[in-house]
Amino acid sequence: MAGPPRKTKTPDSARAITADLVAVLVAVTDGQPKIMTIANAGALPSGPFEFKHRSLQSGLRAWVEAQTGHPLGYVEQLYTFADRGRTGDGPSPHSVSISYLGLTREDQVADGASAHWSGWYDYFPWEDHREGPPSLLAKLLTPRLRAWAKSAPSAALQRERWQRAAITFGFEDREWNEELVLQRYELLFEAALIPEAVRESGNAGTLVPGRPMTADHRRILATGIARLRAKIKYRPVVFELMPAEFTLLQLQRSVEALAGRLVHKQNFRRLMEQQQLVEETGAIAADTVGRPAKLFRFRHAVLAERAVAGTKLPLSRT
Amino acid sequence: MAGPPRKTKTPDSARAITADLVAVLVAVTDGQPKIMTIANAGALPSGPFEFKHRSLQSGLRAWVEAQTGHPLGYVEQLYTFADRGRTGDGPSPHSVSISYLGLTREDQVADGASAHWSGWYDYFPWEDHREGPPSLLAKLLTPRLRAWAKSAPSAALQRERWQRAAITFGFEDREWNEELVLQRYELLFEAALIPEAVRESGNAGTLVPGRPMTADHRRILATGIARLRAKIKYRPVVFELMPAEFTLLQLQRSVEALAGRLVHKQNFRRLMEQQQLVEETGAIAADTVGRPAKLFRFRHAVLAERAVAGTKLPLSRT
DNA sequence: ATGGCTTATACTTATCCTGAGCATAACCTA
DNA sequence: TAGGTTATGCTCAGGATAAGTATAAGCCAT
Repeated sequence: MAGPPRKTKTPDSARAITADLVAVLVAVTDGQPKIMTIANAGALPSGPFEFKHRSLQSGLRAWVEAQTGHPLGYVEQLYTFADRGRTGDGPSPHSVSISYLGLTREDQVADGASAHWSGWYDYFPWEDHREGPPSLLAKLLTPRLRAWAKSAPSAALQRERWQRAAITFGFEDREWNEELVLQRYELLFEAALIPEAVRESGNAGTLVPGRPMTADHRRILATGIARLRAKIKYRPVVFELMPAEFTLLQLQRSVEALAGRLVHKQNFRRLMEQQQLVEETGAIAADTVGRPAKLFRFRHAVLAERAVAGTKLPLSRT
Repeated sequence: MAGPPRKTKTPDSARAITADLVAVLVAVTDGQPKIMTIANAGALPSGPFEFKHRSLQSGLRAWVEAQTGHPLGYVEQLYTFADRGRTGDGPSPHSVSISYLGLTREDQVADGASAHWSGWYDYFPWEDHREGPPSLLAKLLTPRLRAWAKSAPSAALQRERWQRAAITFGFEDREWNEELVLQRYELLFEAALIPEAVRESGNAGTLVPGRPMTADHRRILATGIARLRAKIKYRPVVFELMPAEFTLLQLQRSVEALAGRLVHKQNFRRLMEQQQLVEETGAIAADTVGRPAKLFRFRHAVLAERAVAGTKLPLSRT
């Protein structure tokens, strides 16, 4: 973007680009968060954007529904990235990638194409704190990030690098903040600790575990995970990932799978009740260990009743 | 988007499009929220996207800084819209509009071009509730929305329309939710109560006050306002709109200008203190009515100290 | 200089929300 | 029937919030 605010008269052919849609499709199965992948789990589903549909959103929805054979519950736009020419394409047309987050259920996929579901923690092993901080954090990430910080040219820069690492990864008894998925990925990228970062330079030194993806798909995935982890806290979107009936523990496990950390059982249940997000179906879960649990369903009515907002300002009544 | 997930071999020329950047630039002056406009206050600043810069964001930043002559504090991407061909362009190239939200200060603008600052409530007069619900809500909007609801073909649809209106506009002693800016705009659009909606059909019946904009710029503006109103509640972004030193009341007035409603003075001040977002400069405000207030400055350190997140899950400590 | 106006700032109170833990219930299996 | 497992009810303390009262510190007109 440059030049005067009004449209310039540059011929359209000179500024022609292409647009791709990239989808982060999420499901939770057996307490594990999954994403839909192609290319042998090395890429997110993507395709050229076509102007057949009324909007980008409906275009994505149609495509996903054709793929999975069932209506896509929730879709939201994530981010638009600019790619400065593809690898090996030379100076050919540039492109933008418009990415989306979509929530589905795995069991309804009519897998015809090369699509698979992959666990999202395969790509971000340091993000799963459900059984405490993963050991690779202390064993690998901490020392390597410290080394990276130390390698900065000035003392001030060294401190700044280490502080950023400490904040995003929760070092030095800071709290782990599960929402900082993207910041953590970008820090590791900057520290050249992941394959995508050293792909061109070929400077593969000591890397960090975690499956890579083509282009910047892992960055897009990180964006999607971060968005979803933030969203489940103030919008009832988890239910898009649940079957029609579920127990409160199943619901809790799904939330924990997404957040990557455990929640307090009794308090979680109290929250669900007081927000009236669920209602009993009357049925009882069968074939379980321990005391059988009541089955619940999502109260779709809440979507119509309230416009669920979060006030954090001390608004006055007058 | 259609076809197989892998890239199709459609020649790039066949799917070439153009991309534009559109900016929602916000400032607050004298307690009034302003946006930068061009074309006699009828459009948001926009221009063709060029691939000179590393990212979309840096491209926008460079452009805005050239325009306003001062560094742009905060920038975030808003949304990417697809336009199905321009008005009068016929079947010529399609385009996408990538929109951004940016926060600045008005007084630093080196106005050379045709840019102006316009009050954002000129475009959305129903959004300003600082002096109570604006009278046009009860006088104009309510009856017209009711008429629109009544005009639905079936009784069920009528109920549904009215309920949506009631929720988004806070009718029937529902709470006013200042974050639903976009939903309200889209409802009015759907009800054909605003110029943009009847532009093509020419079916200009009873419209509603509020200055229109070209294309879907007012929709983009609504998106930006909604985003900002939500953001000020959990990220310290108001400070980007403030001078270096300010009184707590000035800060409060800015928040109120954005939120479109009043906040409780004493509680607001307590919030600021306990979150340690500001610190006293030692100086005292001069030339004021009433008791002089202490001057404060934003503690930039907080950005480095914490990663300000909001937990709303009952996380467990173990 | 004084009373009245305006804004700043301190303090109080009741209520609600949250984190955490204890206790009991209901099922299964050995 | 004891012991494991999950479900569910209840309590309790501390902190955050909403709302209001009270006092301080300037200015201005009289």
